[in-house]
Amino acid sequence: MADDFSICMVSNTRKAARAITRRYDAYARPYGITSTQFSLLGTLLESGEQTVSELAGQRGFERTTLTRNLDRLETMGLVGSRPAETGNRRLCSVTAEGSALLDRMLPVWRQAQAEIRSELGPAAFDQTIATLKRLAAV
Amino acid sequence: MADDFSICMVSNTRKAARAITRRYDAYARPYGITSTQFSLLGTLLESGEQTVSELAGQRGFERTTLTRNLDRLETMGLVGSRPAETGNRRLCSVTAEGSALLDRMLPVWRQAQAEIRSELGPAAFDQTIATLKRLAAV
DNA sequence: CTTGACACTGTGCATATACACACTATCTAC
DNA sequence: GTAGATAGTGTGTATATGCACAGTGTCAAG
Repeated sequence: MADDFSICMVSNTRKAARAITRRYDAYARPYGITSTQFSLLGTLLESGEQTVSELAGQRGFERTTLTRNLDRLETMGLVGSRPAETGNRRLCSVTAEGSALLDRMLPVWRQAQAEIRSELGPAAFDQTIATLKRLAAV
Repeated sequence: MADDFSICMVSNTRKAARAITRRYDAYARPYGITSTQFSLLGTLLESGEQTVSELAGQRGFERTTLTRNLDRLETMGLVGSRPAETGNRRLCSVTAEGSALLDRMLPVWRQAQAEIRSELGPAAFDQTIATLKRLAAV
């Protein structure tokens, strides 16, 4: 056991995710949703109506994870879905209520982003986003 | 909604964590544990006997999350715990069985690390680890 | 010595995640 | 047209995560 777990990629990645998630969740909590739900809503609004599989591929979710995340958002009335005219596809989109919630939450999202940008420094912030995208793609 | 969620820090961090976790979990699965459990075992072995709170602080876990993670490892026989002589503390340590499992798993951990190092490039790998540590510390 | 402050711990509940498996719809080859 | 291939979907089960809340042990102030 002469190895150095301080450079373990999975351990460091998950630790960072826990820290960032706790922070964004605290911002989102007053609005009754989690940061995962918020970013999922935002993605879905930008992309427009999409199937579960399309969204899963785009966001790097396991498909069945997304099924249940979307179920919750649908129960909350923030997302709607309908069967496609053809095939066995479920088309999901943000409801008016979901869109309105996103609008209300934008200021705190911008503030959370700005705080971390300020703490890391603007260049390091952009560099970090790029690094995370590379990690998600390996 | 003119904002760009592609630079959302929490969304990118979690996406990266999902991708890396899936990969390390696949490596660890034949050994009957998850990558989270593996890195927790490794950390605990390196640090020696520790209380739940100490370990939580060191690894950036919410304390109650760690309580249950340690419970599972204890049920598996990989971790042991005992009450401290004084106070209401639970002292945890890796069992012989846990240490032996770590030894058996080290080659695949090194391979997983080496693969990502190769895909990112050695310099980018080190840079990424440093970036993740900064993220966990903000 | 008891009361209150403090530190450490665990539980109830909810969301997040993913693998294994099963179901449904379409289309193509025969 | 029927069988198999293919693509899309959902469910069972398990781990991971964290907040709100409650319990336990120690010690100092009175």
